[in-house]
Amino acid sequence: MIEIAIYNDYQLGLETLTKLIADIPDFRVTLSSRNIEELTQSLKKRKAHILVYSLPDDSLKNLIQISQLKVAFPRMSILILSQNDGDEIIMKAVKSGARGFLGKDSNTNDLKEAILTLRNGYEYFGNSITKIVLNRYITSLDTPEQLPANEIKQLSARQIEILKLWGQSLSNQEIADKLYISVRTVETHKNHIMQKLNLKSTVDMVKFAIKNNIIEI
Amino acid sequence: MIEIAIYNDYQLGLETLTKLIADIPDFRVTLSSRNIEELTQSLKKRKAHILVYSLPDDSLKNLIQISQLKVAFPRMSILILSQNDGDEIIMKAVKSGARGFLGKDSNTNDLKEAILTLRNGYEYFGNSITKIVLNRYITSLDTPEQLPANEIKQLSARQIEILKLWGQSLSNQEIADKLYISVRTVETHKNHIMQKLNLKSTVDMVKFAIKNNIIEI
DNA sequence: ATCAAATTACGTGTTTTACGTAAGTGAATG
DNA sequence: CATTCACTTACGTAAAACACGTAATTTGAT
Repeated sequence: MIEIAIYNDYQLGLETLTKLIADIPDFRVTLSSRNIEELTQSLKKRKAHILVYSLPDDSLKNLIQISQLKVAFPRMSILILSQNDGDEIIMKAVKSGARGFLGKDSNTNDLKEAILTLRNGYEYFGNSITKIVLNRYITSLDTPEQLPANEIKQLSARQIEILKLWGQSLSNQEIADKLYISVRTVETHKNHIMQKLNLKSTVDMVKFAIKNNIIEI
Repeated sequence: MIEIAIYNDYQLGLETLTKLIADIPDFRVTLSSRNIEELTQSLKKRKAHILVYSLPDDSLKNLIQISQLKVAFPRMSILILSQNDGDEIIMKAVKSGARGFLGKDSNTNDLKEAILTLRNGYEYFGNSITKIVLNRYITSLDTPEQLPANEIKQLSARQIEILKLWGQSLSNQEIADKLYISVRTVETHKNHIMQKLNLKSTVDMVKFAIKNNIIEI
């Protein structure tokens, strides 16, 4: 049984999508929401395996939300549905951490397949899309940066929380007080973050946090 | 006597502009260059009161250069000449630290007046432009951030140098070794930066450096 | 039920930051 | 020419943060 959360800011779209997915065997819709705040809160209580996220036509700021969801719920895969499937939007979706993308020509069967693919730990970007992603990815490899078999590891919610507070210029002591934990624990969290991400200095940690929309510049 | 440096990447433009300004009484052109690197080096040896900077039509990265010149030579006022005088470009020029702007309709008299105005410590943005700047400025005031009569102070070249190295994740000791100074001095420089800019934490210092193109994210 | 990761926390030694003080240099100004 | 002001250099002392190791408990996933 695959547990699925659905986001769509358009009520009718949300309803039809929910019904569609709920009717597929082995798929269970555990959450459907039109509101990101609500979605986030509910996800904290009940995790989902997959988030199906309908991208409104306009929006770019939604991709920031996706980044944030991605860091908050690292084990959840995000599948984006979008009417607009231009190169730009797909690349941005990939960058913000989506693991799948379904363009305007996708059908129900594609949706089902995408969810299953994500559930098995793979990415899903429709056939025509794959080559775009691949091309750009290969291009990006030309840049001679060392990435020594080093996957981008994900932070835990708590780690992100600490990073966020620290990024707002709070001292370790202030963070500790706010979260009712020891200063030593705050330090430990920060140490873990640095180890996990293989960062050399706190400066790098700030940069990481900015790049990943964890703190505001 | 006002000492003026001129930048224009177009040779013919540089020559005519230089000649024009040099012919104005009390104005002395001490430097004219088509190359930013050369300009920066020469300015280190001989400071100018005013830099007249001709903005190429296309360029946005030039505005980054202006930011950098501004921090490197805080006492020098930068006057921008630009064929393109849309809202966008003006606002960016202001943000990058230019103290004056002359659009496509300006004449020689305006140029002279602008230079004199800057020399007296004021800003010069042609009449039609002033209201744009003002409007946006007022809008920005709506954001309830505390700015307690606190002007944005400029860093010295040395301070920027330290900030830049530190922003590349070097430790104080490494910076000290690189610059052949004591660790204590590096610390002092950083303290001065924090005091001058009224920053609460090193996190803020990183943010400042990023915002001002001193370090790369 | 079991195994991995997350959260909590301490010990110890080094580095950085906070804040004050201070000498020497150079540019600006009256 | 004297004065003033910012800049660069540097030290002293105490507090805070960081590096690195260890470890008990809890939570999650399979």
